[in-house]
Amino acid sequence: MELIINPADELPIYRQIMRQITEAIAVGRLKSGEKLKSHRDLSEELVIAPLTVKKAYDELEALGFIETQRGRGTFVCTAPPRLDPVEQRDKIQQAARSFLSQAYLAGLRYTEVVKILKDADRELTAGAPSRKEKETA
Amino acid sequence: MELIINPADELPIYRQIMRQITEAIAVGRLKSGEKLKSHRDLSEELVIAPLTVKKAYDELEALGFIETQRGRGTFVCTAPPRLDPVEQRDKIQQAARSFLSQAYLAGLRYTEVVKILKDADRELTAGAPSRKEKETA
Amino acid sequence: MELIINPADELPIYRQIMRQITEAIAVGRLKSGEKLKSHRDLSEELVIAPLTVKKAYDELEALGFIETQRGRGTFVCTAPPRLDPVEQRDKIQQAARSFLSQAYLAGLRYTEVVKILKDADRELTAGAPSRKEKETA
Amino acid sequence: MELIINPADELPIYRQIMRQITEAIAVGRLKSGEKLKSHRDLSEELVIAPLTVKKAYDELEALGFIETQRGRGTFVCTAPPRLDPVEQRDKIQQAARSFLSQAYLAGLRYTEVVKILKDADRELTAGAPSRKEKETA
DNA sequence: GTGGTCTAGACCACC
DNA sequence: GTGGTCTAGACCACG
Repeated sequence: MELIINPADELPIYRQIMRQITEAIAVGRLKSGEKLKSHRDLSEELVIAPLTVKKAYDELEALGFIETQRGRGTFVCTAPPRLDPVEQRDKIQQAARSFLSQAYLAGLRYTEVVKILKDADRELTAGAPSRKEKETA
Repeated sequence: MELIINPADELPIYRQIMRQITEAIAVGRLKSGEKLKSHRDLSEELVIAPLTVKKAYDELEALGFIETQRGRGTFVCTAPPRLDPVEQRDKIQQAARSFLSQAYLAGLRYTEVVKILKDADRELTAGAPSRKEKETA
Repeated sequence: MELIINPADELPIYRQIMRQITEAIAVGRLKSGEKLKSHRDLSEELVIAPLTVKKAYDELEALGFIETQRGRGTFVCTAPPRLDPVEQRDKIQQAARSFLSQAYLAGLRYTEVVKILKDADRELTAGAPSRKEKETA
Repeated sequence: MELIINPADELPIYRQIMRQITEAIAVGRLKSGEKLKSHRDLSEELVIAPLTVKKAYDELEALGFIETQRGRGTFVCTAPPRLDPVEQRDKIQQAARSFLSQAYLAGLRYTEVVKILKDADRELTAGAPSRKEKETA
């Protein structure tokens, strides 16, 4: 699990960490129960302050993605968190609009966008355990 | 050109303005050469400080989306900014991966994501020149 | 005497006009006693407000570059204005620093800058009546 | 890095700051990666509003000269912005013509202009890495 | 009326 | 301590 952080990015560093970990979980690159690096090791590896990594872990734990076991380490939760479905839906729709607009600004047409999305799906799912269909609940 | 701002949103107000304007340009709802509201008028309309709107306009100008003519107003640029096509493509692909991951985290399947994207396209394209008729629902 | 104005330029339009006229005088492209276009004609030609051209002419007259003769028109003065030599010198030196810095930022070296300056001199002086050496006074 | 601002100058304060910083970068007095003063400290030092300094920093960042890292500070970029070389050349040549015209208006001759340019170079290069020794006079 | 600049504060998030 | 955002004014220059 390699992370890439960019100190100049407008997204805070702890958010960059959170995003990459949740994406890895979403896609199956990080599996349920898998152990994460300690926040101290990770901070050394990324050359950032330990508190910054800890903040990311704390927030991820508060959101239900990971859990810490005193003395043993930090692990990916078995049960992925379920947020408010309505709110969730709104955020996804907004993300879709943003993504589309960005693509349109680049001069792409709708069919091309779909193609890119399909490629991204293939790339993300590659190497990951074949996802099981989940209820949209 | 109606804007909606949400002071509670984590996205800064001036960014919300920028996003909506660039999306409107991307989609053709704002046409080349079209005049924007003065930053004072818009600030009154949105009930926010004039400087906040001005900051949005300033950044959009720095990015090449709009241009101002002292004493006359602010206008949509005729030549939208063009980045390096390769770099452009990379950013879009990265955005696609982020979008997909977010959707998967919410428990959606690929086919559902495509459906959401199609809806977003319809919504964005509504009101734009070459639009397909649909109820604004 | 063709003028080029750019409404999007950060330099005010009336200043753009002033600059081009004074440069033309400096270089001999506009000769002493020569008649300028009326401010109304020029404003039509440039597609700008007559008041804007008039402001440029007024300022140029106040500075001593041109003079208007009621009912006859506007003419280039025979005696070029002499500003405070010290202040003048300071401004030139500041302009030299700015020009040099700009060139250095572009990656040029000093000798290349001098070469460009020589070319510019040739280009400016070409077609103009050979300038007579003036006392620096 | 000492800055001098003149509130009476027609050039806005934030532009004066920008000019001096870009000149320092151009000439090597500010090196890649070097940390700038915080905009608050600098504003105190210059006895101006913090927002004024911040505006200068923001514009310099938009132009690619410096970059900020939240919580850490503002730094000179390692890769200075590179424009289209041809376009670049055009701008420099135009600047050369402007500079020359201004000097000629002041009654200077070409050889005098070159002398002033040489002095400006010495002054700019003073304090920079590969400088030639001279009295700061 | 339009944008351009500046002030003197304030609160928040990040490291 | 650092930058990020926002406010509510003010004065000026331009067209």
